[in-house]
Amino acid sequence: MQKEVTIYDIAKQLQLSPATVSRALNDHPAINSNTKTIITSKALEMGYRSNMFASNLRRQRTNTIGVIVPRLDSAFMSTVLAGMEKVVNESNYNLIISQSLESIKKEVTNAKTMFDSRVDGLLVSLSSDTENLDHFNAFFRKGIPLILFDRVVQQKNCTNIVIDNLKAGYDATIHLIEQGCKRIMHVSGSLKRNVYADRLKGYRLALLEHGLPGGDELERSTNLTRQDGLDIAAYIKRMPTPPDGLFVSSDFCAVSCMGALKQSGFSIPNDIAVVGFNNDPVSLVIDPTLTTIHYPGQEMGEIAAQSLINHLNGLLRLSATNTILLNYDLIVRGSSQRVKLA
Amino acid sequence: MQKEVTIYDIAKQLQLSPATVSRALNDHPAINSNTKTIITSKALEMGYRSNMFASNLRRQRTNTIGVIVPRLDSAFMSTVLAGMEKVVNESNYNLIISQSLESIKKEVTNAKTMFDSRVDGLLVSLSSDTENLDHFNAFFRKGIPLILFDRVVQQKNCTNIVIDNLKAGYDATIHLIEQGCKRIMHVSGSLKRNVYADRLKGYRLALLEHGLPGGDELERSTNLTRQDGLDIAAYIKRMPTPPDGLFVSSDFCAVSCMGALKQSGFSIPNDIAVVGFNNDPVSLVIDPTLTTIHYPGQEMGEIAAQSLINHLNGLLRLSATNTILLNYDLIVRGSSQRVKLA
DNA sequence: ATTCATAAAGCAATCGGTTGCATAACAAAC
DNA sequence: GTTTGTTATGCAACCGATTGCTTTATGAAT
Repeated sequence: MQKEVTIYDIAKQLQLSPATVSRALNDHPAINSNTKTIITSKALEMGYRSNMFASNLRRQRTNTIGVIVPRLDSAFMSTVLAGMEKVVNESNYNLIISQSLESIKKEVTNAKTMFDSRVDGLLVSLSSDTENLDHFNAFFRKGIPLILFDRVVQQKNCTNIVIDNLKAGYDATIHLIEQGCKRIMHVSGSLKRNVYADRLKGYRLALLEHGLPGGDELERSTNLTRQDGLDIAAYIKRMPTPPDGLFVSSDFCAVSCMGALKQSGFSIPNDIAVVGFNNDPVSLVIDPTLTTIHYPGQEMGEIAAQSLINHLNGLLRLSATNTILLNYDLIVRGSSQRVKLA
Repeated sequence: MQKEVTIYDIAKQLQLSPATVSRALNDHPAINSNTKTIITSKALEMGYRSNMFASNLRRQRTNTIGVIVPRLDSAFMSTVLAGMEKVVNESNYNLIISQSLESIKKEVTNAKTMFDSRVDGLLVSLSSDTENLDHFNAFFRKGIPLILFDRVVQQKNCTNIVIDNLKAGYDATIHLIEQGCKRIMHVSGSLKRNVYADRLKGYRLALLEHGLPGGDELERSTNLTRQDGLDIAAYIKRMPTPPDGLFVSSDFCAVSCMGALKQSGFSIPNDIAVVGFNNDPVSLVIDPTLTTIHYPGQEMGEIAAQSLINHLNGLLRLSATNTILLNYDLIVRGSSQRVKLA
C-alpha cells in the first residue's frame, strides 16, 4: 500500500498552487501553455492519477452510465453490451450493468441502485413485466437522461432506439407469402412488449393485405424458450390443417421448433417454410439454415451509448430526437427458400 | 434538479451532530440504539441517500468490482456475468465490466481504467494474447485482490477459479474410446491459454493410456470460430485416413464442423463420433445433438464474485485458497453414442 | 508617470461523509 | 466528596479536486 500522488504533491514540487495544477490538467484556458506542459509532464513523471471520487464529489458528475437489461445471458443482449462497452470506453465513461431477469421488481431495485450510484445517464431495455416507467421518476425529476432500447415504451421524456418491428414483421410475413405460403402461423413473445406486439401487427397487416387466414388458431404468444418451440411443434402436429408457413419471433425458439417438426416428418421448407428473428448464431447451425431478420445488436448498443454521451456532453439534445430507428435486414436462407432462383 | 438530502440536514432537524448521524446510519456500536432508531426513521422520511463519492473519498473504498473478460458476446461469458451480477448485487457492490477483445493491448488499457476507478477487487479472464500478469502489478502493489477465472495463469498472488480442464479433456477422450473410436482427433484453441492446453494434455494422456495414435496430424490448434469448424471438416475430408472420433474444445466450432462433415457424407456418430465443450445452447440444436462437457458458467461467476466479496469483507483469506476447482459434467448425446444401451 | 486592460496564478471555500480524540453526563466505587 | 469508569455525543480535521473571486504581474495606452 503506497501513498497516492495528488495534485498537492505536484504543486509542491513545482512551487505552484493546487488550483493551477488542477486547471492545467483539465486544460483550462487561463493557464499558460508553457506551464501546462511543465505540469503535465511532471504529473506523468510522478505517476499521478486523478482521484475520481474527489472529482465526482465536487462536480456532481460521475462519468458513469447505468445499463439495465432483461438478461445478460442472451446472444443478442451481449452484442448490444459489447457495442456499448466499446463506445463508452473510448469516451472515458464507465458502465454499470445489471439485469432485471424479466421481473419488474428487480428492475425497480436496479433503478434504485443506479440512482444511488449517481449515474449520469441510463440505458434500459425493459423487462417483460414492466408496465410503465414510474420507477424512473427520480431520474426524470433530476433531469438524468434515460434512453430505452429494443424493449421500449413511448414516453415524451425519453428517447427510444429500436428497429421498425412492425415493418420487420410485415416483411418476414410477405417473404413467406412470396414463397407461396397460404396459411401462416406466428409465434410471438410477451405482447406487453413493443417488439413482439409490433411484429404481430406487421404479420396481421401482411395477411390482411393478401386476404390470407389468421386469427387465434394461428397466433401463439409464448416465452420463446426452447421448450416453447417444442410445444409449438406438438401443437402444429395436432392441428387439423397445419400451417405451411411459420414466423417465430426468436431464432432460438424457431430452431428448436424446426428440430421437432423435422422429427415429426415435416419437410422444411416444403411442408412448412420458417422465418425466425434476430440472426442468432444458431440460425446457421440448423439444417436447413434459418431465414431470419438480422437485428443490429452491436450497432444498437453503440448508437444508444453514443447518443447518451453526446447528450451528456451537450453535443446533442435528446428531447429533439424522440425515436431512432435502425435498419434491419431480411436474410433469406434455406428454411424458407422454395422459389428456385433463375 | 432538487437539492439532495445530506446528513447535515438530518442532523439539523434532530438537533444532533453530523457525526452522530453518520455513525447511526452505519450502525456504529457507540450510538444509543434509541437514537439510532430516531435517526434511521428520520433519514427514511426525508428520503436521504448516502453520497457514495464523499464516502468513497474518505474511506478509500469504492464497493465496486471490476471485471475484464475476453468477449462479452459469448454464451458462456454471459452466463458467468449473470452469476457475478447476481451475487454482487445482493452484497451491495457494483460491477464495472469491460472486454479485452482477446487483445493484450486492450487488456492493459482496461486494467488501467479499473485502477483509476479504484475498484476494490478484480475478476479477470485473460485474453488469448496475454503472456503474463505484469499489467496487474499496480494492483498487487496496492494489495487489491485479483481473481482469475476460466482463463488463468498460475501465480502465487492470485486465486484461480477453473474446472479441471485436463481431467475434462481426458474424460471426453475416454468417452470416445469407450464408444469404440480408434483414431481420435482434437481441435483446440490458443495453446497459450490453460483451458485449451490442459484439455489437450488430457486428450494426449487418454490416447497414451490406450495406446492409440496421436501426433501432429490429429492435433489442430485454431481460434475455434465457425470458419475454423468448416476448415477442419475440409481438412478431415482430405485426410488419407480420416479420424473416427473428434473432440473439439468448443461446441460452436464443433457444431459448424459437424454440419460440414454431414454435407461431405460422413455419418455421425458412426463414421465420426463428436464431443464438444461448454454445453452451449447450440449443442441441442444440431442433429444429432452434441455430446459435450457442461461448463458451470453461472456458478463460476457466482463463486468468483462471492469469494472476492468475502475476502474484501475479511471473511475469507484468498491467499489461503489458491485454486478453486469446480465440477463439470460429461453430457452424452447423440453425436457420440454408438454403443446401444441395454 | 499614471491609468487601465489583460493574462496568469493563488486563496479559500466547497462537495458530503468519516473518524480520532475530546467532552459531557451520570453512576458506581472509594 | 472525590475519583474512576462507562456511555453517548460533539468537534474538527480530513479525503482530493474544483472554481468563484481576488491578487499580482506585465505591457499598452494616455
